[in-house]
Amino acid sequence: MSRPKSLPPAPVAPNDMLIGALLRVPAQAIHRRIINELNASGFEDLRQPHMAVLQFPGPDGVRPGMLAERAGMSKQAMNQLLRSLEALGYLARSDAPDQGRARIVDMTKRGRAAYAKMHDILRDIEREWRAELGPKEFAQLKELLSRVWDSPLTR
Amino acid sequence: MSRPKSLPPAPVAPNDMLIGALLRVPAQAIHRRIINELNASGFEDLRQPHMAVLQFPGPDGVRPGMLAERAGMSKQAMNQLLRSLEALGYLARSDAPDQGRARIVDMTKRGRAAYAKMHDILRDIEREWRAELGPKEFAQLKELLSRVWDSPLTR
DNA sequence: CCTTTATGGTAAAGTTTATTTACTCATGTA
DNA sequence: TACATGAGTAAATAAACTTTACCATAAAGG
Repeated sequence: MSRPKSLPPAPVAPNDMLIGALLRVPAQAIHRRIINELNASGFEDLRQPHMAVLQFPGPDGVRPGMLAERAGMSKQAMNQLLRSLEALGYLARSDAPDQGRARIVDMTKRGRAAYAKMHDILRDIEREWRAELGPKEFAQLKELLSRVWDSPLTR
Repeated sequence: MSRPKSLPPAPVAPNDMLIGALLRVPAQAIHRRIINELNASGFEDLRQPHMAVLQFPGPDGVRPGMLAERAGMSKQAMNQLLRSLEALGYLARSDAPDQGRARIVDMTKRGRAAYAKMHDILRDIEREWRAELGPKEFAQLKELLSRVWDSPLTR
């Protein structure tokens, strides 16, 4: 049995729902959709764990250790992801000659194509949300989430 | 090296941020915090995968297959989680004599205590967000997210 | 009544993913 | 020089998930 493409609705009244579930469920739905549509668009070999690397703001020009920190995983785990993505042709690791033993991640053409596709999918999703909520309300939602982002709440 | 307790801020201007990242980052921050505080409150043995079971609206009275579907994983994977949580004393699986071979998950006292603790943590988080955004704006945020939840967007 | 089909559940093996442990290389500094 | 530090990597181990396969109950069809 493989993973489903979508999740069943939770049988609850949304009144008593807390911010955790309210954020988690839509975020997961978006995450799934991105993977599914990437896989259906010529990027069949990308799996969930790879998303920790491709995620906004993307790995281009960033050092492995920083990527690990961003993703909340060990440098070793990130390194395995990077090796995998390198083998699949999405990126390359080159020496960053300026600083010690540091290396740097460069996306390949294919990597940038996948990243652009992700962007397109997210644009589609935003269009749908805007149509559902109304343009003003959707802008408000993004504004409020941006304020959360800027605040120390998310650290 | 073990997982960090918090993530570094992404070096970006939030203007060009898409809804994916705007939802993902706060949701992950909440998720991490819940695990960390649970671990620090006498529930040391709960790990990330277990959260797929404990997540709102909780497993009490639900059948394993339904939990698997909700979590977006195979019945077998869910069953391993349930076995683990059963061994740790958070729940029990009993026969549901009404329907076929169906079983049902019952939370133990300890399980309900963990679930209640999760709820408390989320209440704390909501309080902090309300203080940061303002009560009216926070209510607006939840209202907008509830509308997304109710819509077909998240399925 | 017997066979088939569908549903719900479980177990073991195998694969993937992540952590633990241990090491290299470059740089700074006492 | 000797020592410490930070960044990176690799191999071994452990954890988590999927694949494959199976059992048990109920419903339907002959």
